[in-house]
Amino acid sequence: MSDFDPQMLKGLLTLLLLSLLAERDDYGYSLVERLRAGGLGEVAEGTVYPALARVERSGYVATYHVPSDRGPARKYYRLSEAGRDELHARVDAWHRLAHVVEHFTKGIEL
Amino acid sequence: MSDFDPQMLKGLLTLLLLSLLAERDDYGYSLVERLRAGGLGEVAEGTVYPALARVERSGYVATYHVPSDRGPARKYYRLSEAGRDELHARVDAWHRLAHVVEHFTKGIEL
DNA sequence: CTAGGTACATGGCATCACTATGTAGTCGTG
DNA sequence: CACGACTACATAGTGATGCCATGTACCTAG
Repeated sequence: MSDFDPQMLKGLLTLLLLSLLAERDDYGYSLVERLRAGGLGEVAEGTVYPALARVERSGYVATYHVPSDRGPARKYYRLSEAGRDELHARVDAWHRLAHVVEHFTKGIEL
Repeated sequence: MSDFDPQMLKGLLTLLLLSLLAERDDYGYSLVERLRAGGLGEVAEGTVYPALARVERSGYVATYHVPSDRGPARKYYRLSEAGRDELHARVDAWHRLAHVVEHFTKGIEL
């Protein structure tokens, strides 16, 4: 249903992943499903896995493996202190950006 | 002051430019100043001019030149019908996206 | 004549989402 | 047992777009 301009999503995916991980530890495949259920269109796995690799390289998450009885082992991600800081910074940046966009777009629908 | 993650801006610049042009016809250099005054950080001219070239190629604007007594001739942009439609579509997409992000970020404890 | 503001434009770079593809474990059904 | 479907992770190549640096040119002030 709701399918967005891919360019509008840039940078936001990291914010959304960190938000989901702030709620609870989770693994990639499950995060994809949560993103889709949350109203983000057809998020591809090929988008999410590299994004998770980036946040891991940045030190925003730690990882651990848990075997599954429904398939291969799951790679869980846990938000680190640095990740929590980054999340708050990005939420703040998002709100500031949203206000700016609101400022520019208010009053156009006359 | 407010400097944003360049990635978060992706795709939004077109929306902001169309919004400004919905208010009134304007030229590139002036649009850069209006964006800066509106709270968007240090937007580079090298970002805005290619963006304007894109919206022109897409048929969202028509252009005309007006001589200036303070410098070279100004290239004015006027929103077309297609541009107005595109603007409304992008504003709508933005609101839907903002709603989704809000959904994912609400409930983040401090 | 030089400096600085005005005004437009381009080229190379980096980031990041998308598509397509590959690997592999588990389960239900024929 | 073979097969397809679902689960689960990962990478390579491509494209869109914002950023920086740079170039051109006009005008006014000192």
